[in-house]
Amino acid sequence: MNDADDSKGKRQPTIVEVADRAGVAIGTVSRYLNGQPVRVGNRTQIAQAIHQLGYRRNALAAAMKSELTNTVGFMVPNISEFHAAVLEHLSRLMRQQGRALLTYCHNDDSASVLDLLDFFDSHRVDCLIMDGRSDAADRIQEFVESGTPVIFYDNDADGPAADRVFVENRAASFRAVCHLLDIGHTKVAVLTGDTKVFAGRERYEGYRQALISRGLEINPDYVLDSHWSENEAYSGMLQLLTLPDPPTALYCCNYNIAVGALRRIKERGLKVPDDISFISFDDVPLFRLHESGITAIAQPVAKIAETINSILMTRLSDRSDAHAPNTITLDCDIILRGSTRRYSAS
Amino acid sequence: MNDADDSKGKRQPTIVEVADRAGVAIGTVSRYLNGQPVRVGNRTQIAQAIHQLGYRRNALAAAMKSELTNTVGFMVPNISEFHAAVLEHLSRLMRQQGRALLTYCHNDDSASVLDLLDFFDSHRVDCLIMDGRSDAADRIQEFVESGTPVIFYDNDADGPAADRVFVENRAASFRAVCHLLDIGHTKVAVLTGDTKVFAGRERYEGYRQALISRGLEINPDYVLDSHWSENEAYSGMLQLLTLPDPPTALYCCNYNIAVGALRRIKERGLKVPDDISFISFDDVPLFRLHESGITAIAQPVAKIAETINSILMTRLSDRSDAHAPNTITLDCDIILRGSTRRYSAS
DNA sequence: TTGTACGCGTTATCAT
DNA sequence: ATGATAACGCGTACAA
Repeated sequence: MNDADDSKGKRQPTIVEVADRAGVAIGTVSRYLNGQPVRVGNRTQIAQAIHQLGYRRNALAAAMKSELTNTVGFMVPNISEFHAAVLEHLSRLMRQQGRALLTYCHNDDSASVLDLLDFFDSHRVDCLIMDGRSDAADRIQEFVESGTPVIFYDNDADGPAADRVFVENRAASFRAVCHLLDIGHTKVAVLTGDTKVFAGRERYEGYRQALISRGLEINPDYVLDSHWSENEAYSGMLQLLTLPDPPTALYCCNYNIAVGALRRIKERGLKVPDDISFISFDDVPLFRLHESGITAIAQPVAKIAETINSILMTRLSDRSDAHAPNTITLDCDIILRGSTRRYSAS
Repeated sequence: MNDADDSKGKRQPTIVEVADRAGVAIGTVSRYLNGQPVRVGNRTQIAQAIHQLGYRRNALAAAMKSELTNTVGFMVPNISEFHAAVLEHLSRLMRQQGRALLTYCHNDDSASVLDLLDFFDSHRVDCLIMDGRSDAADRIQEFVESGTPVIFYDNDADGPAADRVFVENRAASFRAVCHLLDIGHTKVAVLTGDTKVFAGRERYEGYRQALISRGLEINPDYVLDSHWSENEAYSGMLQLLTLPDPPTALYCCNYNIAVGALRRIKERGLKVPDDISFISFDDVPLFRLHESGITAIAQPVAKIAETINSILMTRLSDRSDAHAPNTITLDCDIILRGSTRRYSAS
């Protein structure tokens, strides 16, 4: 009761108090804060006042005035190795530019996606970064139309006039499967991601084209949609292994699927690559160590984040220029390890 | 020039426009938005106006008035499997309660930590969630004193009056190492995390006490500080293996360290558990599949996130009650797999 | 260059 | 229950 702070949390000092203490007008302080010229005498007075008061600009109040809030919405289906890595890079880039990054995951639940869009809208984000998805296309398009740039990555979806940053899903898959064919396999199976969405479809297409380019037929028994799910891959793998004529090589369309497949392979007492050759999309540190190493397709996560950031900066710097959306496709590396083995028909 | 929107991004409708269209005062709309009683006739008018205009409340403007911004700062050293999992849970909990989660990682860089604290301060976060660290103790204490609750997790640090959510680092390590001793090992090495910080120290202490409880001496050759680093663990492992009397069992104090150690083990052509028994802190999906499986200590990530959230809600709901900080310590599971093997001295 | 005064979109306090 | 109006903290014309 004897102190100045009435409430528990003592109020933070405002620009007015800084101005008072420095003996200048608030306008002067504001211009000081924004790096505009201020008489050198006042400069030091203000700096001192800010320091003594522990003043820190209220970003919310500032955002209300200027057109930009310096806030970015980031939405991912989950925080897997891949999205986590993108987030790590992105968060660094955003911080360096003084932008707030609002991060959430929607677990592929449409209601959550819509909730989040409302939420981001409420917070007046300057930009929206997310995996492309069709279950909220109209709502996303509203963002674009109201001047909030949207950037899709990882997965595409028709509709919104968003910028897009992807990897060469199809070409990388093509190269990976060609490698299996090159070393003598003809019975190559694939556990695909959800083929109803872009990334899943493209990765499967790479597989298909590889086989076709070698004059091989697609055997439907060898193509199983495991919807990016570890458990479905685990079941699917059982189907593959109990086929009358089981495959000698397997291509897994992401990390989850690879884990499910490996679980089953191990459970059945089979060996990679002796009993089956194995390639996975997505690379993780342990793949290097797994038995003789798992050959994998590595996505350029750092470059993905940088590309997203650079698009964001372009869109935000010249907002009048509503040029058509870009689609940028980045290259992947195929890391050759010991999970594939030459196959000679006996 | 022929349209209403002068700028590119058309301004979002405000509460004033909603009030106009509904034919009521803004106060009424505000109370409608906040769930306070409104005459049923106006209710529908307002609902309709909001719908037609596509109005969405400006969270920033609202935050400027009310004491709370409904914004939470979240800071982690990196987005490893562990922190990613916590983030995934936390982001869901925050969203359900309409809170914005500002996520960043500081990469253990003190300057970044201070930057981020300023940043969060600027954004007037209601609460700060981070790994405990001593390199910004004074600054963190300022948050607490100005009424912003701070919650430490994963790692502790002296100083700030923050709430704390940890796992039983020491006890879990103790149990893990006891397991190694129980199955006959006496030459048990440890690759520790940074023993200058709480988590690293505690995990080492568990190791130490386990040995002491069995009347064994601590062999300094068997204790290497790898500072949570994969590469240091990789080097350290070489030291251990080239010792005149190398250890027969190894305890790794986190996932990174385990990866580094496994790299070296593999490179030297050794086998787990035949040549060396192996236990790691932190569990990841691939540990289950790695050869005969890696025995690991699993942190209760979901419970960690829930506990953090519940503390946050308590602190925020009754802000007047500045009761002393809590420290909550959660149990870990030890997942027994095939990476440990009975040792009989020959 | 500096000071004044207004507006940003809300919420809260009054009367009514 | 409702309407008018004063804040909240900052940026920015505009006038000095």
